Amino acid sequence: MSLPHLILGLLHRQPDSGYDLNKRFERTVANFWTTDQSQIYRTLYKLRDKGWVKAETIVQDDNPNKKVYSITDAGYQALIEWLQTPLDDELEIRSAETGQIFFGDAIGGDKLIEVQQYYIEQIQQKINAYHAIVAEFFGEVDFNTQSLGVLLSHATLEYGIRILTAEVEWRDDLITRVKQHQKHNDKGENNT
Amino acid sequence: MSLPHLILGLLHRQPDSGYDLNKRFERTVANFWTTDQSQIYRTLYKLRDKGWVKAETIVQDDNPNKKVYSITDAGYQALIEWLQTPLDDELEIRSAETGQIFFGDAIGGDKLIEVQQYYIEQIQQKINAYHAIVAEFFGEVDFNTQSLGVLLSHATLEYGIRILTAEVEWRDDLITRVKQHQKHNDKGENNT
DNA sequence: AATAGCTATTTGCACACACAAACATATGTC
DNA sequence: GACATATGTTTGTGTGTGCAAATAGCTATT
Repeated sequence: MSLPHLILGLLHRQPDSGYDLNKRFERTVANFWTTDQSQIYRTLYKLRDKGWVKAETIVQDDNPNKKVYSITDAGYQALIEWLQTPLDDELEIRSAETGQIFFGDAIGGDKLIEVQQYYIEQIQQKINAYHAIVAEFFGEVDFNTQSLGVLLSHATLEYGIRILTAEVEWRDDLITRVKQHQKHNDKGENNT
Repeated sequence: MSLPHLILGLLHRQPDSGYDLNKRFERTVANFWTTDQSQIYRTLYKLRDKGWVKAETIVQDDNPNKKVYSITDAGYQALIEWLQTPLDDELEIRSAETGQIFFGDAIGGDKLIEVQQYYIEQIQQKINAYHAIVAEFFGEVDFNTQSLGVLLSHATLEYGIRILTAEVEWRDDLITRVKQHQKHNDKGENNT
């Protein structure tokens, strides 16, 4: 349950309505956390009940009225508390995809390689997308002249690139090893 | 919802009772997927309802009776189908820990480094644990003379090591960058 | 016979979450 | 007036899931 604190993080930077918060979430946090609009709203209610955010209704002429949420002192305390607390569950690897490999002998090497090549392509696209974002927003930046926040935003993108690159490399190696295994064991017979 | 297929994978290798399946799961699949005993049982019921596994009651003298589940033809089809289907959701990164960095400027560089160093220690321990398993089970193995399954079991452990190593390296770099950022911007003042 | 411990299965419960849909207000267009 | 579209909020609902506990049979120890 990290969503409450991720929302606090956004509201700490800037108050927002649920609607705008959702859009801001999609542009930033969505790079490392998934949610949907209904969860944003429901979490805002919880945060309000806890006294971590407060809402103010803004009357608008050109659009429907909205409730703008902003972080409270208690909310800020909760945020920095969370930021300083290691998340135990984050150390768990939860990857069904690994299971496809673990049990992959059931479909044989050729099929396995096929699936893995598809994954490699997909992951590579994600890496490229991250690279594009980095180039667009941080291309010419000298981080020493920027705030810590800018450096950290860049670092989280780098994180994605690093992890995904490691995934691709591992899969490449895996394919190589499976092929070598096949070469060694095939004396002409064909596996379906 | 990958648990059903992971259980199918285990039952494909060998029929088992829920109790023994759970223990086997903990020794193997738990390296990349978490669950608990109650989920194992509940999933077995679902699989039985779908006709993917069948149960046989075994009467025991020295222990309580048990129901041994084995995979059916339909279950086997479902398994190999799953193994050949790329999992879209697996491409999503879901890491609250990244959020702690993304919003980390709220606590300042020193605190951030502290938390990251803790993570590095924890991750390093996990890496060591994986290395120990690899050494114990695959230390002297020539994979060319082994089945594909053995190669793949080893590969999944390697996967964990690779990803976790990338995480450590990235965190090391991050700490270096934050320190450099501090050195550049500190003209003697102290941040709390 | 009381207790503890292992084998073995089942149920209760609360929570996070995803997906969808409903509802409401304003603008613009045909 | 009808319709689509953007802004904005709320609710319904099923499902996966984790944690805990209840139930039960068998063995072993004191």
